[in-house]
Amino acid sequence: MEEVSIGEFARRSRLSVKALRLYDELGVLIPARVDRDSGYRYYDDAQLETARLVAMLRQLEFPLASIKELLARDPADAAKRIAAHWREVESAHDARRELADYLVNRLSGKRIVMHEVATREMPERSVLCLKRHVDEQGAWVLGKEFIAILREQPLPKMNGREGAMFSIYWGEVSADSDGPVEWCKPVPESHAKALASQYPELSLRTEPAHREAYVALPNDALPAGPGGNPGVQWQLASETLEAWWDEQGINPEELELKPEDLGIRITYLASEPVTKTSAPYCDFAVPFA
Amino acid sequence: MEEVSIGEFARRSRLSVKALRLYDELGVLIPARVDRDSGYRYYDDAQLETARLVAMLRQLEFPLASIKELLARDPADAAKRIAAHWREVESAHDARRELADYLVNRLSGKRIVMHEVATREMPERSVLCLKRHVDEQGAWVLGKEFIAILREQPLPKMNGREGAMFSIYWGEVSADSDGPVEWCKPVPESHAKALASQYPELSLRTEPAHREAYVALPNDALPAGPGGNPGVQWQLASETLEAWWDEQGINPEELELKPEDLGIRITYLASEPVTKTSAPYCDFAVPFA
DNA sequence: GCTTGACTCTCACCCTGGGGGAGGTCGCAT
DNA sequence: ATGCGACCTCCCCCAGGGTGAGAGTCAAGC
Repeated sequence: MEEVSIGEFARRSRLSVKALRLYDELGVLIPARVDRDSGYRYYDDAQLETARLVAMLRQLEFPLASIKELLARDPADAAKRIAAHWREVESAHDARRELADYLVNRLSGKRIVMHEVATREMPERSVLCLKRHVDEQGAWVLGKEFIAILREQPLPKMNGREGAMFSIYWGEVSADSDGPVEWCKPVPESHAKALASQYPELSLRTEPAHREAYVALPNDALPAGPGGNPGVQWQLASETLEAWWDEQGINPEELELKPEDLGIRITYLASEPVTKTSAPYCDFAVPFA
Repeated sequence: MEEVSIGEFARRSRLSVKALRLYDELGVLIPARVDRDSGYRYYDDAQLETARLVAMLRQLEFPLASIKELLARDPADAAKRIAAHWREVESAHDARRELADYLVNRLSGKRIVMHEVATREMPERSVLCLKRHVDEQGAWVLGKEFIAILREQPLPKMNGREGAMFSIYWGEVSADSDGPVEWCKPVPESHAKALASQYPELSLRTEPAHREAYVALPNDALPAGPGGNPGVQWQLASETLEAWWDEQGINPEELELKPEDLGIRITYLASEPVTKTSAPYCDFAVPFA
């Protein structure tokens, strides 16, 4: 049980003296003894292991507050936390990789071709809905919740696009700004009221008839689960549609119904929970009339 | 060519008003017009594309100064820069992934077993050396340089461990602290002087006889090239050796020759430039007598 | 016991990339 | 005239330190 000065401890732990003083102040790594008179910090040899752990966690970009909390837990629990954190980091990294690839391709002139824009007439439909203010991650959680609720009871079959589940982004939804997101499943009008009473969590409304422009999305454009984000494919889809408005001589701002008021719709042609590998088809649509 | 206010522009570009004002101040994205009287910023519609590019580059964690520089280049050039930056991010991410795996395993109790510690007697040898103060990345660059120099002329064959190229880390070498690093290639004493005159860049010295403790390193412990870092395997090797000192009842600090004074040696049993896939064997050794 | 030099202390300011709010202006609608 | 929303500048705040000033401390050598 040897006592070492802060400088010596800094060298052995590969942390800076400044960092050690900060960690003391924040209660992350408190010296074994602090001299009352001089204020000198003395560290115990046994604290080296902790210090090295802190250094590693900092390399993994854990905030100091989390590190403090981790050190208070037992190691197995801490390991779980770290693994969970790392999964989040990986998924964020994947999203950024996609963005980097997209940017490099676009700037070096290789325009990425997305599926063509087409329009379709959507008839008036009765839809069962779950709507909430959520952020980007919450949108996906909400979708899982919605699908879980729907699976409690069998629904009358409605195949094809008209019966496909979809979600509507009514406002700006990003990592730090909430917006209303609505998940919808069309049901035959004849069964609508009966079904609505079976699902107290869901509301029933009528989706008005409209025309919408859409592009097909590749499967990897789906959010990657909690921590995932729509990624660059949505950006690309928006750009594609904007270019199409221009080409068609349509100015979205002059329309009777602005796209902003109508919301972006993501349609999933699937009856099961949707994942990157299981989704047979999904598209990105904006109503415009 | 429509002029929009900062709030409108913020909404369209998905940047915050605060961020836009900052970008103006730093010269990253300057409004098309600033009203002299009111100080109001007005943005050109054509600036939207730039703004969205800035937003994406920020998502990739480019510093604003780099973004400013990138915007001044032509797109193809910018694309190259982004690709290069991204490769660095990927390699840093790989290193952190390794660290995360190691930490999770260690904390959940699964001790990773490294190859056993052994000792060997190293005889006195003549070595051709290249020594320089470098940081972590520089160490690897230096090694490539060393190998390039050696390949200019054929060397008398010396096979096995006694002839193997090795590097010595004479001091603390990390990403932000330089230390002297030396690359060495043993040569037969009979040829030493003749060879030394053929390689003016290299110096000739005698490596004293000593005993060293060593552990084999898996190939993926090698630095991953420029931007790579020794990673957690070196940490693990140090820990393994420390545990071994304890077990043997050897206190490194009591030794006549302290390991710190002798330097960590990495031996590469290869005659070609060493990469993760090409290295047949390498080990991590610390002299102790 | 005294000096010297290395070490340490606190305090205060710098960095990036913004967020939050105070207090003042500007233009428009009523 | 008055309210309101959007805008302005200015200042302080965050993490996670780095850097330096000015003062106090420790240990070794003489």
